[in-house]
Amino acid sequence: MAGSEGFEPESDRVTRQLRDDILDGVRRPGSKLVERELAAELGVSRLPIRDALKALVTEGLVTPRPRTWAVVREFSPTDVSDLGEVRSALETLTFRLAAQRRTRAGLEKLRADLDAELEAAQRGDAVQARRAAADFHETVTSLAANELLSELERTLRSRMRWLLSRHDDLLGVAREHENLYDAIVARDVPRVEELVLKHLEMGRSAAAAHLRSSKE
Amino acid sequence: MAGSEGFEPESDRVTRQLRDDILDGVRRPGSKLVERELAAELGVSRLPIRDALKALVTEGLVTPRPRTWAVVREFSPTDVSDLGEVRSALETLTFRLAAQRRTRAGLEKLRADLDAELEAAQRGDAVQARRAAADFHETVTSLAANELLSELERTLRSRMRWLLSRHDDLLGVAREHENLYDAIVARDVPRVEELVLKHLEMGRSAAAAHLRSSKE
DNA sequence: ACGTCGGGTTTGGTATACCGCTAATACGCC
DNA sequence: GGCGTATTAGCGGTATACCAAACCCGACGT
Repeated sequence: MAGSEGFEPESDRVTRQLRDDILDGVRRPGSKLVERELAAELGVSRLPIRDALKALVTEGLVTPRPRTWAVVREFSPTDVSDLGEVRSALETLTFRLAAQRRTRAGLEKLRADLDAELEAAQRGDAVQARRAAADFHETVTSLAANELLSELERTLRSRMRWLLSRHDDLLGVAREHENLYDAIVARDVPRVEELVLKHLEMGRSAAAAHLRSSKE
Repeated sequence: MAGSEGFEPESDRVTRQLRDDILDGVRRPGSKLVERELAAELGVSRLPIRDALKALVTEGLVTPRPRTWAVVREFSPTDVSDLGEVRSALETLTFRLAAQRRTRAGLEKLRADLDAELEAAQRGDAVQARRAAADFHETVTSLAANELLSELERTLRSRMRWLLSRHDDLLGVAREHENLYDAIVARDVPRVEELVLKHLEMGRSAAAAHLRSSKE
């Protein structure tokens, strides 16, 4: 299936660039995003920039301010807890469906993601570990075989990456993913749901701690 | 500052027009959406059209086909069941939070929506009943006091409208809403969750019946 | 010192043009 | 006459230029 691609609009490239800049902290929360400036910097016209900014607004990474420049979004503790609540609902469903509908091929892909994450976490490679963790979530979502759920996951992915970037205990996350993987393999739905809730609790407390520390 | 409202981009107007056209069946599933044609029809340039099309794609009403014209989305039974699964997760959360966090003012607004829906349903005014039902859902979501949840509700709203337009038993829906309202007032979380699941089951079977009948 | 006003800036929008790809049509071959 | 192919018309993606409305900020006046 991977094929069929091979074409990428300029606006997608710009979107990715901007998204990575924001998530990597190159563009700090609150900083200005001026269309003409960005167009000059990235060597494109204003149109792809406008498209990209619109996309990032729907991803929740950019705050538009009508009639004037947009800014990189600043996340509040409320935003974090809101995200936690939505994840508790959506991921419970995702993992439950994944456990029920997993295929052999999907499971293999999931195992590969998991191994990559464990390996990177043990090596202390935060960038790779987080990328693998994101892949793990994406693969689980595809296992759930619900197109709408996949769409929602895509729009939440940026916020998830943001959350994960404020997470220190990468090995702990990876181990929880391993437990979830085992439960999915065993089709043990009750255990999956229990683990998801535990997983979310961990993410929540880690992010809270991070926000507290960056405040002072 | 007071009047930060009172301004509406052209693209929003176009989006609304197109969305209503699609939902009302003026533009049939599968029909072409050609940017230049739409621009001429609606008397605007291509840019607002592009913006509107993009918005409708994220709302799931339009299927983009890279490099060529977009088409009005055709919903499949799978799409309906996917939506049902997502709603089961999201609305359970929404109504639970609403029951826990409701305010007096919010409750009054909700009662008003409900009364309007009951009245319209009894009168047999399908258009008004569906509008009121949508308002009811929106108000419940605002009661949940979760900004992200509200965002997701907005993107799912079009699909909900689509689903509701395939629903005949408007009085039944209104009565279920009334039960939900009572449970929210009583902060009876277990009952809310039970009612939400029943509510979803009803929507699901109604839509399924509709798809079957339109098939033959 | 503080409030107000105005100019520079930025966005949202329109018009126009061009390129590369898509798809529909017409042609030619069998 | 039917079918596969080549040509062509059409469409989306992007670039450039320009305008109006609204915002930001600093300068000015009180």
